[in-house]
Amino acid sequence: MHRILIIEDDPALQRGLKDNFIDEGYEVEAASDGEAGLDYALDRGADLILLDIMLPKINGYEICRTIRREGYDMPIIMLTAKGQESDIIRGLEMGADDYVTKPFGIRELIARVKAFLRRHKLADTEQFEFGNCTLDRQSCCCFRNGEEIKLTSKEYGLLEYFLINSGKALTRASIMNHVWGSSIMVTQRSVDRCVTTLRGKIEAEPSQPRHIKTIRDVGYRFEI
Amino acid sequence: MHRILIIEDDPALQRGLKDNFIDEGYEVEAASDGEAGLDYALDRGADLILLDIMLPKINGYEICRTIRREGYDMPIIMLTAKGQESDIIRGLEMGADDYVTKPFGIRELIARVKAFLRRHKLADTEQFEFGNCTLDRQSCCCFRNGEEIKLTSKEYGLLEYFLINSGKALTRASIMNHVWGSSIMVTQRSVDRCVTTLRGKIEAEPSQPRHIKTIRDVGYRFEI
DNA sequence: GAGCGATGTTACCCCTTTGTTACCTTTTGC
DNA sequence: GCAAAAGGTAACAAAGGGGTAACATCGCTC
Repeated sequence: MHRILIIEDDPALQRGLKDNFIDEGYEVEAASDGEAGLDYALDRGADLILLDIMLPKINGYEICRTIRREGYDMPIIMLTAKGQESDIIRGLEMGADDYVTKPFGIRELIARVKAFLRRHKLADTEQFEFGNCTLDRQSCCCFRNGEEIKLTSKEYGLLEYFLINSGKALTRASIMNHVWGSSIMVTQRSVDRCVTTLRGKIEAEPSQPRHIKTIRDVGYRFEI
Repeated sequence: MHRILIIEDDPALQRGLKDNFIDEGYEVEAASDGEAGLDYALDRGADLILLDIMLPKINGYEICRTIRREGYDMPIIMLTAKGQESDIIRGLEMGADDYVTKPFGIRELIARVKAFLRRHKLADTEQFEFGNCTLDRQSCCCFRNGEEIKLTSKEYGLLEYFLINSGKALTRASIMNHVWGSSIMVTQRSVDRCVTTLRGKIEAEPSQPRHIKTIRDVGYRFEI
């Protein structure tokens, strides 16, 4: 049973969200201002947070940043009033995972929440297998035909992100955000470079990669 | 072409809504009581539903709940008589996506409908099918009879735009704006050229295209 | 503080993509 | 039936995306 925390000050909206997610079988907690919401999150955690930006006492950005700074990594979906680019970017910078602009469809929101929880669960998987390789997340080791391949920490993070999102087209920006962290700015070419070295270690023929495919003008896609 | 179902018992209002949405280019069906409306929705579906709450035979809440229980996820916008908090909450609880309180501006309602349809389509459609081809938007891949067709990024963008707007006549100008971006200036012949190469990849007989039809003096139309 | 490994940046090169031009075919208007 | 315009498409040219080697920098260990 997943626990969802809703931080939203509009009573009608809060109520509607709460009821809908309870109907979907989730355990739901709700807070009506930033302070209460942040306290709850830091105190008892949650599996996912729905976070309004405009909130009394502490705004959504601040909450998001604080939660991340304290080391929590649950998915955070921001509820923004308008599709204002700058709001969205700022939210993502602060560590939010997704945003939904009001008015939004409750079905759409539920679908996104499900997707995040599914993926986050996948993020708990202990071992991934692909080709003749294994990634063991307990020991942070990668094996190929039973022999260990030495990966640097960035290579490991990149491979892990690829495996969690295998089959999906991933932009360099999203790779950067998830592997390098949204606060750190690196060139997109750094991603390329890291991909090259990773290919050199896990691909049989790095020049004709079987797993890490390039999608021109987009980024990369990992195929198991 | 989107199909909108209007369930509203006030004849004048129903008529007004119907005319307005037809003018906007939608296909519109209307029902005057809850039973007829629900039957229609479950029987033939719709892309979006405008739903009055106070209705003869079956009320709006009940309709909404039944539609969701049957697994339909089209956007439902409730038309509530007053901005009564409790009505709104109840509507959202039952799975409505948005509500508009009477009296409302028709422009505002049309805008919301458009926003919902756009987002619903974009957010929900992960896969498009046409002929014996599939476009998978998660992986940015196109398949034909299960085999991958390699599309360049422009071809992919063009095909995606065609699919989102299938059945509509699209001018070269609008194709350019959406696929190339409004900032970049290219010759209209570039669109033609891209269409040709795309036809070569997805059409069985590129010289007698089944999907990408030319409309002389206008542009192109995609037929699924 | 020297040495070393990891990682970011830059630069260079290759190759695909893509815009343009030109020529040909088809359609349209007279 | 002919001229003019629209669209198909082959050919060429130019741009630029991405692989990757080389270099710079940072942080750690001894």
